[in-house]
Amino acid sequence: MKKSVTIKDVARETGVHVATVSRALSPNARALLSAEVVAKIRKTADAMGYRPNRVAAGLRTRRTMTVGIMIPDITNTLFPPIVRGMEGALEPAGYASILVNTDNDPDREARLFDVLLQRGVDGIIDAAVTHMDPHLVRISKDVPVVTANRMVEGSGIPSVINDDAGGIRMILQRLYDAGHRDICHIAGPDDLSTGIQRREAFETEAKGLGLKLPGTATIVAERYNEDEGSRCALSALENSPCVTALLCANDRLAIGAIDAVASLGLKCPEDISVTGFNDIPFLDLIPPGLTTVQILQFDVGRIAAEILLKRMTEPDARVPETTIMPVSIIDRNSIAPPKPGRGRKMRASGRSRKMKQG
Amino acid sequence: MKKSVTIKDVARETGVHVATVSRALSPNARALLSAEVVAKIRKTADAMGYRPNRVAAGLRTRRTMTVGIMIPDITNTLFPPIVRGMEGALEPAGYASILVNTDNDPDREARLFDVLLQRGVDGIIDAAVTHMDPHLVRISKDVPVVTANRMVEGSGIPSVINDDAGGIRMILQRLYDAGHRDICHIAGPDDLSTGIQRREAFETEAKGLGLKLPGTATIVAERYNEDEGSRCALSALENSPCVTALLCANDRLAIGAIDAVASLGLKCPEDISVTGFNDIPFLDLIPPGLTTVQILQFDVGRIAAEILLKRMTEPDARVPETTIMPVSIIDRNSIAPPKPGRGRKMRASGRSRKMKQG
DNA sequence: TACGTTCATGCAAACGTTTGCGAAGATCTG
DNA sequence: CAGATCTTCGCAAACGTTTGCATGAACGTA
Repeated sequence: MKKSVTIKDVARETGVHVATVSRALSPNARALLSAEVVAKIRKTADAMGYRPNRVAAGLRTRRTMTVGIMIPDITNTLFPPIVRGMEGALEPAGYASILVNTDNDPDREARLFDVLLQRGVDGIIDAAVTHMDPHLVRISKDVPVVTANRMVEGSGIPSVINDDAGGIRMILQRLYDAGHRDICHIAGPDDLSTGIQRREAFETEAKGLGLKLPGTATIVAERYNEDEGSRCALSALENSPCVTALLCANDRLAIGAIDAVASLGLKCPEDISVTGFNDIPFLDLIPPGLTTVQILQFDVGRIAAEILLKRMTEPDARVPETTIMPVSIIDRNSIAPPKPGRGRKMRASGRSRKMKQG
Repeated sequence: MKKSVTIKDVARETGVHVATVSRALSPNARALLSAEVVAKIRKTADAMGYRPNRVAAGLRTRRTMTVGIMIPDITNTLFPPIVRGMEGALEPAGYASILVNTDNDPDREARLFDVLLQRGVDGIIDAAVTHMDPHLVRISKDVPVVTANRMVEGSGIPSVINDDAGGIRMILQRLYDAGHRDICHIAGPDDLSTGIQRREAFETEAKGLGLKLPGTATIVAERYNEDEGSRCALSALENSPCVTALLCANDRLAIGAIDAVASLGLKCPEDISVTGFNDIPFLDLIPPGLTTVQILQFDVGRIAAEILLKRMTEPDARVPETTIMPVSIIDRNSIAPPKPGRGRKMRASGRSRKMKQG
C-alpha cells in the first residue's frame, strides 16, 4: 500500500550507486567493497527501514528462496509434524514455504503444481505423490523435487521414506509371538507407495512365518481414513470369521477398525487384536492404546528438506535416491493372545481344510 | 533449471508484439483484442507450454497473488482446520499461501514478518498474534492484515474470533447445573486475547451465578499445552481442596488436567469434573470424553480469508472490525455431579468461613 | 471526399534487483 | 619511476511482465 524504500533510495541517500548498495547488502559481494562504505550503507539502509524486495531479486536471479510443499491434507494429523520438520530445515536456510493440499485429487494436484511453478519456487517437496505420478516426473525435469513419506518408484526422484517393510515385519512378529495365526491385513490405497510396500511386506513376511493366507487375507482400503478402516474391518471379519488380528496399514484405518470391532459387540484386544502404523499424535490417549509402528515424522520432513536444499544449492551434487528412515514398535494395549473359540479352531473344522483339498 | 518459455517467445512465434500476448492472456484486457488473435495466441501459448511468470508480473503490478499465514505451530491440532479453511477461500480466488510458525516467540515472529513482506505478500492472516502486538499494528499500515482466532484489542485490525464469553458462560452453566459451586478456572496465557477474554468471562459469569471465588480460583497457564494443564490442575487441587470442577481455557489444558487428576488417584468425572474449549480433532476418542466448547475451526479460517480477500481487492471497502463466530457445547462425559465429601462441606467448616470474616 | 471515431495493436517505460564489464585510483613490483 | 596488479566502485543491461500512450487502419458521417 505504502511506497516502500528501495535500493535506489538508499543509494541516493548515501550518494552512491545502486550497484554498490546491492553489493553492500549481499553477504557474498560485500567483500568487494571497502569496509567504511559497507558500514555506511548498512547503517542508512537500516535507518531508512529498507526491506529487500525478493520478488525483484528473484526475477533477476531466478531464485525466489521459496519452496513448495505439497501434502494431501494438513488436517490429517500425520502431516503437521512432517511439515514442521521441513520448516525446521528450510527456514534457517532462508527459505519460506508455500503449502498446498492436494486432497489426493490428481486434477487439483496438477493445478497446484502450476500454482507453485508460476511463483517460481526453487524446489518442491511432495508428500502427496501417488505411486506413479506423471505430473511429478515431468516437473522434476524443470525443478528440484524430493518426495517425503511416499515415493514414485523407478523415477529417480530422491525420496525419504520409512522402513515400511521393516515396520510390518516387526509388528507382524508381535502378533505372531502373541499367538496369532489368522491375521488379516487392511491395506492402504493401492496407488500409494506406502499401501503397496506395506502390503507386499505383509504378504511375504506372512509367508515367511508359514501363515496360510486365504485370498481374503488382505483387504484394500480406498483411502487412509477411519471410515475405510471400519468398512474393511467389517468385511474382513465377515469373510473370515476365524481372524483374530487385524494388521492395519496405518493408524487411522486401525482406529476405524477398532470402532467396527466394537460395533460387532467384540472388544479390542480381548477378542480381536489390532495394530496401526505411523503413531500419529494423540494416539497414546485413545483407548485401548494402539500398538503401532512409530515413524520419525519430524525427521522425515527434515531430511527431505535437507536433501532438497542440497539439490537446490548444488545441482550437480549427488544425493541418495532413496533414504529409508528407521521405524520402531510402540507397544500399547491393542494386542492380546487370540481368544479361544476364534481362529484356527473354526478353520480346522471348516472350510479351510476343504480349500486345501480343493 | 531449464529455460522456460516466456511471453516473448510466444510473441515471436505468433508474429505479434509481447503486449498483445500479455493482453490476450489477461482475462481483463482480452476484450481489447480481436477474437481471432486471442484464439491464435492462446493456442500457440498452450502448445508451447507457456506458463506465466507471476514473479515478473508481481514486480510490475506489485501483486504477487500470495498471502502469508502466521500460526503459532501447525502441530497444534487446533490450527490445521483453521488453515484449511483459509486455503478453502484463498485458493479458488487464485491466491497461494506461505505458511509460517511463530512458536509464540516474538523474535521469531518479527523475523517471519520480514520473510513474508520481503516476498511481497498481498496480505497476512495472523492466527499467532499476542494481545498487544507492536509488530502487527505497525505492519498493518503497510499491508492488509486480518487476525484469526485471536485479536489485538483496540488496534482496528479486523479479526475473526470465537464467542469466548458465550462459550465460557454456557459451559460454566453446565457445571453449575450439575451442582458444582467450587469451580476453578485454568486460564490461558495472559498475553493472548483468548486467555484474557475467557478468564474475564469466567470471573464475571461466576459472580453472576453467585459463586464465591477465592483468590486462587483462577490459575493462569503460561502456555496452552498439556504440561501446563497438569501443573495448574495440581496447583488448583492443592490450593483449594474443595474444588469439584476445573473449567479449562482450552482442550489441551483440560487433557493435562485430567491427567493430573488421575495422578492424584482421583477420577474424572466422578471425583472432579473437567471441561475444555475448542473441540480439537480426536477429542471425541479420548476418554472420558471431554465436554467442551466447540468452535467453528474451519469457518474461522474461511471467514478470515474472505475478509482479507475483500481488503486486498477493494482497499476502501468497509469490513467488520470484529467478527464473532458462534460456539456451541459438545456434551460428553467429563461432567458429573460433585462428589459428596468434596466441595462446600470442607469449606463451610474450614478456612473459607474464616476468610470471609477476616 | 474529408474528417472525426472507433478498433486493434505496437512502442516503450517501468517494477527493484543483480552482475559482467570497465574505469579510475591506489598500491605494488622490478 | 613506469608498468602491472589490485581495489573499489559506477554503468548499463537484463530478468518477464503490465500498461499508458501512440499509431494506423477501417468505418461512419457530413
